[in-house]
Amino acid sequence: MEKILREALLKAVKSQGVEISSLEIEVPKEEGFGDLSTPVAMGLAKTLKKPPRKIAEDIVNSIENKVIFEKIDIAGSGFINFTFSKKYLCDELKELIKKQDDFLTEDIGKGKRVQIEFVSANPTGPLHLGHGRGAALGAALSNLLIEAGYDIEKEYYINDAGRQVKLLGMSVFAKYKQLLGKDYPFLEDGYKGDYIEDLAREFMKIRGYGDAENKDSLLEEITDFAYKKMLDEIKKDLEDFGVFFDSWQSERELYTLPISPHYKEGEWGGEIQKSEIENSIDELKNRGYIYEKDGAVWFKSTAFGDDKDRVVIKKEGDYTYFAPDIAYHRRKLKKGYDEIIDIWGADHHGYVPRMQSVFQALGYPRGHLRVLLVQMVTLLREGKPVQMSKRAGEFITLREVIDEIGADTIKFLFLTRRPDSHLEIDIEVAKAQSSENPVYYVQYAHARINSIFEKAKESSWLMAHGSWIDFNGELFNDEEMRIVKKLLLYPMIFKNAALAHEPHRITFYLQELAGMFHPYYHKYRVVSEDIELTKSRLALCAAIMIVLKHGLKILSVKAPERM
RNA sequence: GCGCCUGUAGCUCAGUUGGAUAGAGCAACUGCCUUCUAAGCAGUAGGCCAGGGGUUCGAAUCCCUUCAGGCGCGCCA
Repeated sequence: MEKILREALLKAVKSQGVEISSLEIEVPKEEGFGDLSTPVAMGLAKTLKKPPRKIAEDIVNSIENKVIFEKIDIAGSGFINFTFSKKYLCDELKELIKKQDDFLTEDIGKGKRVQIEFVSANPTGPLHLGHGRGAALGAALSNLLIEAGYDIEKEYYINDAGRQVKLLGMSVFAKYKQLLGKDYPFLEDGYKGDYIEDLAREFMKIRGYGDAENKDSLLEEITDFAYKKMLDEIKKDLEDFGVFFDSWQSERELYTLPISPHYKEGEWGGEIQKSEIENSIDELKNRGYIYEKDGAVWFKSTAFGDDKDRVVIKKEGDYTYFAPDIAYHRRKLKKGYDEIIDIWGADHHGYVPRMQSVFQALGYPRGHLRVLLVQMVTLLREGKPVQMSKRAGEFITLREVIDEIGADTIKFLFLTRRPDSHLEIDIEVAKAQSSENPVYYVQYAHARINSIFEKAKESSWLMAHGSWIDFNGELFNDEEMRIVKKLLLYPMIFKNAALAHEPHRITFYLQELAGMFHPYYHKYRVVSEDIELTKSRLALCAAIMIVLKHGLKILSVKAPERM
């Protein structure tokens, strides 16, 4: 609906002798203003030096394919308002039902390869609700872009090499000793949650109670055990949350493996002798962005607008956290993606300029890396904020919330917000409202339609009267036509959501669509004695179902057949 | 002190990238189950879009500024 208008308008505007880079088409707030409208004439008033009304008239006159419109109005201020003909709309509805997903989506990705990295929480404790927000967004954005024709890879970066993992190991080690009755010192800045003790006990089961071996090898063993165990739990949590990854990239590999098994021989030239971190720093050095100062090695990120240059190798010779991260992102670049998307918690926003700088230093345009920041989730319990600290062991885990409220509800809740909005969730309220949560409203619409079709089958209506695809659209009343128009708007919503990388637009649309269906359902009966009428109403319901299903699939929320 | 994000109904949040008279869900109040599912429907009420300036045909949206909240400014990760 929007697409055909856009094409017609672009042609008409061009015939006026002007080139425009973008054409705004919007859904008017007032129904009286038609189905779609454009303010394009007002924007052209200056360049054409003619009054908007006159331009609008000229544009309207040069529109070729007028049969699809019932009328085209020019509003006083210069808006051009289009109202589509019933016949055209019903033909389109037929197409929607026939082509389904092909009708709803548009190939804007053209097979472009995009990698999306998200969650990437340290494997030093369970996922908390904040990670859930990143997970929900990453999954939905991936689905959205896949549907839009992009070739997507979802990756989780495992920080299994840094200080935090060591700290986890030491925390569990200390607990282990204490459980054995040793007077072992309490780790001041170590991890403190109950899960530390759980890990220690589990380790004890496997490893036994002896502690004769030397401390270093035991610590190493316990560290390995602990972070792998945590990683398994994280994977399980994500699975139960309904979020899946294509690839899990280990940070350790960047230190140890001279070359990743993912690449073909020869691709990395002479780099085989060194780790990827060394190679990355070498490359930056060759490009002139690495220097030494005060005994440390620096990356010249100020060359690309960062506040200050950043250390990559400390005076003592250790890498900073930044170094493997450079290597990691360089590896992404080597894989040849057309675009790289990172989803980070907003508390890392200060990190964005230096990562962008790396891309530029390596010769890529700034836009090649797109960092989406997900704002923090503030948790309230009985109106009071709950402090979230992984170290102190105080946090609401994703697991708890999945169990208490349900994965679909939480995902939907996250996806009804813009990622950059600060979000407050009161646990008590979320639980209490669970039965009146908007997610059920949308899912219920789907389930209801399903039961209509079951009813039709049950009363052998479908057997007796065959397919409803050749419905008579003339039988649609005004309310039904409003729904038809809403359905035909979905491709536009979808396209804009994909272009803006904003899945929440889908969520809002779905609520609006469900908000049209429920009243309709209440007011009219679909399956009746009137065969022709039943056919057209079944067709409408089928189309609603197709769209609801598609939208929910993008949000990775279930579309239940029964509730 | 500097930088980023946010400020819209009592609460939680949308607002189609600058468009027409400002939107939804909760919460509150009034009604509706013998029918394809009441996780639903019908109705009522709620606003100085934080404040002030500017840009233009037109601003919740863009720029400047003030205020309020959050986050970040390590040779930590």
